[in-house]
Amino acid sequence: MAKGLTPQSEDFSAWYNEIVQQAELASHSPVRGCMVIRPYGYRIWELMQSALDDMFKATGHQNAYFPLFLPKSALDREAEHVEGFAPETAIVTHAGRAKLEEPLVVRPTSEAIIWPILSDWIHSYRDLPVLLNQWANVVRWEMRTRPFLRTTEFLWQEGHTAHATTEEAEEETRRMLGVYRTFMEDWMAMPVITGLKTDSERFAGALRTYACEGLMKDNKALQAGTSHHLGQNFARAFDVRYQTEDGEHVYVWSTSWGVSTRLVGGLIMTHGDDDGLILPPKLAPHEVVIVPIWRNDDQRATVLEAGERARSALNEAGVRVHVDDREGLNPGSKYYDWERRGVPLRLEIGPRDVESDSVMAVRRFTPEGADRKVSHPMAGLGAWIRETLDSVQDELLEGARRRRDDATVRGVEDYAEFQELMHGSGGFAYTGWCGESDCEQKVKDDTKSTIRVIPDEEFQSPESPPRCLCGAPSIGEVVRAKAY
RNA sequence: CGGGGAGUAGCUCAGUCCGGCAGAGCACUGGCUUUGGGAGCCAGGGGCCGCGGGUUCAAAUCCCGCCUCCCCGACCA
Repeated sequence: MAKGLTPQSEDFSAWYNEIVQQAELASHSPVRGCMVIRPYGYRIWELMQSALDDMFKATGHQNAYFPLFLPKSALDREAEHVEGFAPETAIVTHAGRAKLEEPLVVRPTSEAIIWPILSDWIHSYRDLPVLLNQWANVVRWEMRTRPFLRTTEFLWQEGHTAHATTEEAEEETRRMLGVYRTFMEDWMAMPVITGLKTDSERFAGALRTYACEGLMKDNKALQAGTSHHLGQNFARAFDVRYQTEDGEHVYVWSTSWGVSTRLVGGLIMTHGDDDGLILPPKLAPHEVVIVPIWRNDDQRATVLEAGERARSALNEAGVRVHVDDREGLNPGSKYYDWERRGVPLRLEIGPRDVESDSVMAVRRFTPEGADRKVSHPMAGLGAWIRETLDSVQDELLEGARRRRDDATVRGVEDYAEFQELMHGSGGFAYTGWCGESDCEQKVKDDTKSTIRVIPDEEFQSPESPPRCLCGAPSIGEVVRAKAY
């Protein structure tokens, strides 16, 4: 068991890599850019999946599964789509020793397999809307990879929907963006800015792309989820038409939206500190770990018995709890161990606690002014712990929001000031924009920062700068940052 | 895909320059003693030295090719 982590302030990337390894979230595989998601990391993903899946069901979606392989000709159907994805696709050319008649593309996303099939399912306005989701793996052969944040193969969900009108499709696109935002805030305790992507950052084949952008602890932005209004682009490419009440044949309007295992990386970099991972209770494999403390066999028996009572009280209160009764490790080692793994709350139960029929509760994350360590009677433990975990969940979001806001500068107009900001502390900078992609590109070349989003109304500043960084009149406010 | 660094036990690394028995700390197994913030002693187990080829009596060490990881750029969720 290794001891210290590299401090975030010294080398954030090293800190990130070490935490992934030491908290046993993932490890490398023999194939470039691919990772093994270890049980502890996978459990976090499962908790994410379960919350999201419930939300998708609650908004009327059904799960389905479409194949891993796309005929290459299908990917080629939508011009912009193929242009965007061709450079990063893996292609299967052989089956055993025999060369395939037509190469197969391993899906980088599933539009090209879903739409040909939906064109058979959709005939009438009565068939609409179609609201589908699938949980799947996809492959994108990226140049540079990092565990969770960008891997060659990753796990995600992709929603695919078909609608009769552009208004309905737009509404769906926005609805799912809102679902993502709710999930990120209420489950991950990760505040995000939502908004529209510029054309240069738009999904290949989409009319419009919306995104949720979080700000990590190193002040770089993370695109955490995207929702696309695909217009009729895929309907045209794959001839997906329905008959209206008037008997006309018209193309459907479609959407797609997705989040991936990248979220786990976002979770790590939103809350983690120099002692390790910090998990919000709602996504923690163990919300509570009980560490029994004893000096002799008599104490061992009574302490473990008390631990068992605490465990079953918490179970009944719906808390995910684990008793660390490993022999031969002293309590201090166990504390460090679970702190590194981000467990929100630790209960220490020793002879003194048994004596007073109480437990010692220690928080992993303590906001200013709160007590890190508190003794609580065994009576009423379940309800108190549930309450404490709920407030930890809220405090994490609050803390992350304050950090994000502290790293946000609004009303930046002066280009020199902006460059200084991006080369220095980083963070979100709200500026004007002239709307020109040449200007967007120049700022990117100069500063490595990009326009993250054209923010939704509630994230906009009271007053938007009248001028773009280039000096030209601004057509609206944008949020810029360096990004993952 | 370019530039730089690295790959030796599960982890962190020494050994490589100058070829000659495969090493340390932590982790792991067994025993005893410990246990309220990273325990101690004793005894053990664990290696295709990234992979393949070459040079040599002899290769972790020298040469060639490839793979993987990390950092920096161009591409992206």
